[in-house]
Amino acid sequence: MIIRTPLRNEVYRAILELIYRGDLAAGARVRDTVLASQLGVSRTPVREALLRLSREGVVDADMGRGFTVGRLDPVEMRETGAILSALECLALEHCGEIPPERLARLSEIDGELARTRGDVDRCIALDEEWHRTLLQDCPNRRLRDIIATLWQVPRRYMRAYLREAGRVSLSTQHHARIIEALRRNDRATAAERFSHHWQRGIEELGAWIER
Amino acid sequence: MIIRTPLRNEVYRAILELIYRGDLAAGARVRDTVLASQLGVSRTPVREALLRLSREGVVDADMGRGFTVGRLDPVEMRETGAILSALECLALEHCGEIPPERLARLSEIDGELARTRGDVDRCIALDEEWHRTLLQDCPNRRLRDIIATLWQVPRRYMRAYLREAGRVSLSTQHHARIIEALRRNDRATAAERFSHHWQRGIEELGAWIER
DNA sequence: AATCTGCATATTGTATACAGAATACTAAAC
DNA sequence: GTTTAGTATTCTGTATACAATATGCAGATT
Repeated sequence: MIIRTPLRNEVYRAILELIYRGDLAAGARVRDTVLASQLGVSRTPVREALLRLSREGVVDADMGRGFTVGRLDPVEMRETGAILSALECLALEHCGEIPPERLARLSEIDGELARTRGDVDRCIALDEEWHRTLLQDCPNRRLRDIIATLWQVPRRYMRAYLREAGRVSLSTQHHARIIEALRRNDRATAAERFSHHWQRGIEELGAWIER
Repeated sequence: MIIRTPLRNEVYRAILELIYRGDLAAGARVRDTVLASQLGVSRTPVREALLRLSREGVVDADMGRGFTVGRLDPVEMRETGAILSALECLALEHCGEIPPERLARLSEIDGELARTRGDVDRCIALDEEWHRTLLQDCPNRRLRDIIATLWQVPRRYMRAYLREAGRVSLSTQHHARIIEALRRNDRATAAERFSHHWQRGIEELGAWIER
């Protein structure tokens, strides 16, 4: 069974990549024509991808003025962070008991994260993989989907933060304590620590953005 | 200051209206060309609206096979309901103290809801307005936006339910008890009752869908 | 009769065209 | 020298065109 995938999806990923790499800086105007020729496709799939990104809060769309990359705004970060925190906690509740091999994998990722210094991209990828792995057993597909979508936002802030501030805390210790609670199947404590972990992260990023 | 609004937004609302009215039944294939000529616009804004609706879970998009109206699926309803419940509770927490005039307005809507029997559309509109009014003071704009988007899903189920089953419970009593707690500024109790209200509603709809 | 094959048609995904609005540019007026 | 009016250009939003794929049907085949 050969699967065909719409161009707009490829373009969507490509644009995100351009934003993460910094080729499209925050606040920069995005001209669909130049993107189209850069990517070797027509304007149509580019605009479809940009429209989706605008719904996801990565890009702003102003009528008659086209698209701009969203600026880094502490308010937006805190708002999205609060939502993601709540939703990931909800997902954790729905997970049921986390199987041991998953917990092992989480520790493994966490260890790798602790060892990885300097490589910002890898750090973020590992941190996200940790979260994804943790919530992998959540049966609520739509919840996982919304969480994945919302992650677009904090990812940009983390990238900027880690790049510029050089900090790579992202607290592997927090992760470890959450895993510890899950090992005892103490869901309430795990959820509480998870929520706390989010709050700390948001606060750290927020304080940095506000200089 | 005259505001221009993109055609895709008008088309978006128009398509939702067609779905709610039943002109586009669940599972029905949606041909962008016929919609375009019906609405008197070109395919482009129609497809943009359909793409958005597919991201919101109202419509399915299969590569090469175009769009179909999403079928009513109890799993999807429960999944979305669980998310909305959590997010609306979160929003309520962020609201701060609800001003008295808002509480008065909530009672007013609730009273009107109790009086309105038979008119399904009006019932749903009032129920939604009740929720919107309750969360109106939530300062997290993005949270309010996500909630509004997610509402697209249960709204369809409620419409089908009220239409077919004739029930118009939607529990104005629950509403009243939530308001009562808010009057005492007992946020914890209000949140708990709110969550309970959601669970009941989801359960009622879910049981009905499963026949 | 039921299933398969090839053709005609319809529909999709993407590309291009076009009209109007926004921006950039030029040059005159103060 | 700065501002401003007018024009040229660019760019956006929407419409249309096009190529490829999916759908439906008539006739052939078992």
